[in-house]
Amino acid sequence: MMVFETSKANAILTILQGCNNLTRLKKIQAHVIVNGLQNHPAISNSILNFCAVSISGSLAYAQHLFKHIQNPQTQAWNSIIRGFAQSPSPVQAIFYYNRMLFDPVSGPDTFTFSFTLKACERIKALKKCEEVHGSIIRTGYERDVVVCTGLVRCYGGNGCVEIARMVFDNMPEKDLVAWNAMISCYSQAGYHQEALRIYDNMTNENVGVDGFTVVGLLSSCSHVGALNMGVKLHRIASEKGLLRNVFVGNALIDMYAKCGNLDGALEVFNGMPRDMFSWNSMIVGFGVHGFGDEAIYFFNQMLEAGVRPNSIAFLGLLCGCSHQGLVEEGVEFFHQMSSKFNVKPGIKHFGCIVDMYGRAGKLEKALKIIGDSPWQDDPENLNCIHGHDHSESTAKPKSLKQDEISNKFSKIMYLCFGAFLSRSPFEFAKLLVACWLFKPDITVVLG
DNA sequence: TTAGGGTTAG
Repeated sequence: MMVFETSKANAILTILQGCNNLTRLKKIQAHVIVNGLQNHPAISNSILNFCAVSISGSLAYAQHLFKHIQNPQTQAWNSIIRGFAQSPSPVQAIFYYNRMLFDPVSGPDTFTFSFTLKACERIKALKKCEEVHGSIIRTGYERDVVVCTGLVRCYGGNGCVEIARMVFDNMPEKDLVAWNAMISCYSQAGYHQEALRIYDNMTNENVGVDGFTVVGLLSSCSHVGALNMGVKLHRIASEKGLLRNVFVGNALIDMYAKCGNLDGALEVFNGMPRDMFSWNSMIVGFGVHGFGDEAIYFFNQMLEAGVRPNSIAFLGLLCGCSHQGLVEEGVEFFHQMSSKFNVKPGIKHFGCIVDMYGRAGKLEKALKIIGDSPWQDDPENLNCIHGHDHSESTAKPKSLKQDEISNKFSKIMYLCFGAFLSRSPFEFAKLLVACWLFKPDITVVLG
């Protein structure tokens, strides 16, 4: 067994705790080597952990250090797994976990499982999650509240809501974080009633409520239009002093806006610190309710506050312009998106403009926008225009020919709808005939 | 002795 000089080791550990950059760390490391402490477990772990986890560290350097550790202990494995789990390439964390399983000396512990599950959650590795779950049961860690919360999140994030619930139900003790994980699992999977029901269970169990609980529940309220519950959560947030929490504030704005209570949204907005989400929620909230002028007002205020607009801000803005009939303004913003703000218009932005022209009775222009869009031949185009984005759907596509036909048919139908809205009987009649004849090239009809 | 959680998209 190696004997280290305790006073020197402690002194170096203290210095390491205060270290905040890689250059300084390398200097300390030289000092460690001079004093023969490079194999001191706490010191080598501390150095490795800093490189792997700290923002000012370096995962590449951590990998280099790890390679030179002769018999890495569990803590060293954990550092490298944790570092990769939170890095842009979480899959590397899984590689290290797999390698660790062949280590005859250092086995996984609660920390290993926790970090590995995080990586599985981030890369949506359901199979690996199930495998890790098996190891958790075999090694007797299935009673650990943090590990189980990781499992709930990982299964939930992979769409296995029922398994997540099973893990949750089998937890011997559930703390507030575990309950919150179950709420957000339901909420993100679209099981909003179940998410709201969890709140009743929490009340019975007396686990309390924090900002995470409120945000998860409010998100579900927004989706199902549960204004009463939203107002109740607003009161709870106020009682708990959570109204200056920007996440809570944003979730409240969104809830009030989605439930149609724009005054409520404005009141929350006026009393909180703001970020990009807050501005976007106001712009989208007013925009979708047809208040184009207000959407433009908040957009300009956002620019004045120095917040850069993203694609969602423009979506709300264009939607507001479309619903209020602000055609010139809408077109101007649509052009400014890329020319002034460097935001590439997506399929939904094109859909807004088509909708705007359609409502204004400018059907040729609407058709031209479809023709000029990068998705003119994309079967998903019309889905977007009708407000359903299936771009991430995993459903099998129909045959191309069938898509092509239904796409063009839908285009005509859509324009028909626009003509109907704009009370242009002639256009409407012309397009109805087109539908009836089912001409594939509708430009002939309109030209 | 190194852990787990949150919001916006017609």
